[in-house]
Amino acid sequence: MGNKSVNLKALAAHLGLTVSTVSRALNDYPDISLATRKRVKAAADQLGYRPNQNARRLSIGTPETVCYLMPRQIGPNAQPFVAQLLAGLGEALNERNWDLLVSQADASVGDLASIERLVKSGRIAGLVISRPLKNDPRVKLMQSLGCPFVVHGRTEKSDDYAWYDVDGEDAFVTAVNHLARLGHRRIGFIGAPLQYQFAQERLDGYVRGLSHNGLDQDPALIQIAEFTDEGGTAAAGLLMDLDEPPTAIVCVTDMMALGTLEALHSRQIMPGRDVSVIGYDGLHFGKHAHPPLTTMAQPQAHAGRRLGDILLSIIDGAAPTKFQELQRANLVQRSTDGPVTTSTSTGQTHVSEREESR
Amino acid sequence: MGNKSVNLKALAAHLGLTVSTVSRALNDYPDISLATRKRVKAAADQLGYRPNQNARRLSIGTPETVCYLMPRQIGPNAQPFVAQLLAGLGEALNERNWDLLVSQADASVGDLASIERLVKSGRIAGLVISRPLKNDPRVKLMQSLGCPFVVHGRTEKSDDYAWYDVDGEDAFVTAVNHLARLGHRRIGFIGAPLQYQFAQERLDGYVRGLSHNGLDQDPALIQIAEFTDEGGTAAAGLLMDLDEPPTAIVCVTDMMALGTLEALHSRQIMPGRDVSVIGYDGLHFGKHAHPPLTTMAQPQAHAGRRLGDILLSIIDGAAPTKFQELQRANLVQRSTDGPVTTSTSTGQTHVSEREESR
DNA sequence: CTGAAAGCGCTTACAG
DNA sequence: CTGAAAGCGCTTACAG
Repeated sequence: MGNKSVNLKALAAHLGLTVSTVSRALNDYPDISLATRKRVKAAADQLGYRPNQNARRLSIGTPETVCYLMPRQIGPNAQPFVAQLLAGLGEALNERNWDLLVSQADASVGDLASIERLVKSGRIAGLVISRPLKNDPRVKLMQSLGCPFVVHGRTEKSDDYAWYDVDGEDAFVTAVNHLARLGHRRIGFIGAPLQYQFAQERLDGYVRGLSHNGLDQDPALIQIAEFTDEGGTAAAGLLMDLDEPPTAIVCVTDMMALGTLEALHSRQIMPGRDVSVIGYDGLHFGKHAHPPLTTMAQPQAHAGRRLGDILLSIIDGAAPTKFQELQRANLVQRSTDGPVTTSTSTGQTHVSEREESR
Repeated sequence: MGNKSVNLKALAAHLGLTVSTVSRALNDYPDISLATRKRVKAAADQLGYRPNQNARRLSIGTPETVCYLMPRQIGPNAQPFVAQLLAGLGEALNERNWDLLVSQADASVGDLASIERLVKSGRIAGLVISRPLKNDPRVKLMQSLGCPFVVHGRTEKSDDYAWYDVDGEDAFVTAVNHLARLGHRRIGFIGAPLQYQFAQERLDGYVRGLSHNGLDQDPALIQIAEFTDEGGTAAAGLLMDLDEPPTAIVCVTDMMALGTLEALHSRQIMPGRDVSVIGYDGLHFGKHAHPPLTTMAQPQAHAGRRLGDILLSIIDGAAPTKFQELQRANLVQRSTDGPVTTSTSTGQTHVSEREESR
């Protein structure tokens, strides 16, 4: 049945009414008699009428659509959050029957041009930006375009727009504190390129954590790499090849931490016993690492939902600066953190009790 | 600058032309003089004019939008593919300047009603359905609606629509063959609920693999559970608690396989030495499992791109049945497969050479 | 309580 | 080569 789906005109004709009346009946205008309202709705249901949204939105003057800007892909399966985030966003939007558009910068056009086109073409009422740079031109662009947006994360100067973020600096202070309490004094840092604000924040936290614990900061202990497992492996390799390698390593993401575990294993170093490793993200997969990865877990379950609600509020007219929400990450101790060992035995290792369990 | 973005009328006025002429100039109608075409485009660029897409699409009669139906969320980070898939889809759509909508069934409305509303409201020109059931009502619905769609996966009877899938049956024959060659004769199967077609296919492959290798089929060796790591752990527990436990286990997903590794570890059984485990998916994370997970890897990198291209072709008028593409998964040997061991020593285990490397 | 009309911002035959 | 007009399918003041 290739029904060219019924439109208002057809429905009105069917009812012997005018489109104007039918439209108002469907939209529950009180000036339409209850009787006809019912009759119209029944007929609409029966004929399977659905208002054409393009037409409706053109008429009411809002696209009723919000866009999520995909972070650039870095390696395979590098975006474990995206699905969950979209689910949360969609949940918020579903409540109003709004649509969720997903966009990635068209390679041939560029990030900014893509965004500008998107908003100028009237397709979206708001935008979610993720993984911002320290100084992210997308933020300024959106501001100059006067289009509502919310950032998942923050930029360096984050006082004049809406964002939802996890306190990475605090998290790394916590991680370093934890390691210091375990006796570690040489703690390495594996970071991501510092144009990303999250990378800078976490580095700041690391540095603050060191000084808070009276530990010297050794530039050699700071390694920056791409935030993939391979990046982590490479960085950890450099760290462990130092004359005085660290006894503990904090990593800016769980993926990098997994890569770090690789580097340690290939050197016959047992993570959590010989060298401690703490990641960041709280990826579910970390449970299955070898050994299970200790990590600073961010409360990601509700990020999408919250971002959606914030964005809708701003679209409704709320001041963006009302929405600057900082969550805390918390230490999830699995098995890659442990007390510092005095003997630097990097020889043949045995499986410890601990490692076997969980 | 809160420019109420310029529209055609404004642009036309600015140029001293009529909207009709300006529109045709922008769309490169040959009957407009090259000179004015240039002049119009220059002005459009300068004023930052972008045609309102809602209006344009209403006029040209197509939403120029395609929708990806999110699979229902199963546990945290359970959808590692989604991001990559969306990226591929977006790439295909970007080439035509089409939009990608993401939709999840509105809980309060239901899957089918959500879809029906979506297509009847003229918002989408095509749909991507993923993870279909054996007998998936969404397929029939889309057919009766006469709306182009492509399925990522297949249903039981898959001859009359377009799909892109990986041959799960073949993959499990391969996995069983591999294990049989290693000497295993009691091979367990950890599957997902059989209303999912992928679950049935992989079970079929397992059964075929057994008979192909002259192995008896023991119902006790088949365990069905939710396809999460916890599901895998539970199922593997049941398997290993059998009087005659299997010496090898194939799992319908990598997540279940990771859960299986947990179950083995908690019983002091070393995967790959005492009991072999083969997963399915080829998740990147499997490399970091303990030990690294052997798996049937599906070539997922281009799925999204391919699905997008197929869907666009169908929208362009191609016959859906022209697009029924079956890919092969291939065995990625990491460290959880190994020859069957005679001694069923489930006591204290040592780290084998193998397990330490990679 | 219902209808006739204008408008949202485009595109596209149809004239001239 | 350009303009005037109708139409895409809705919504919403404005009459009556």
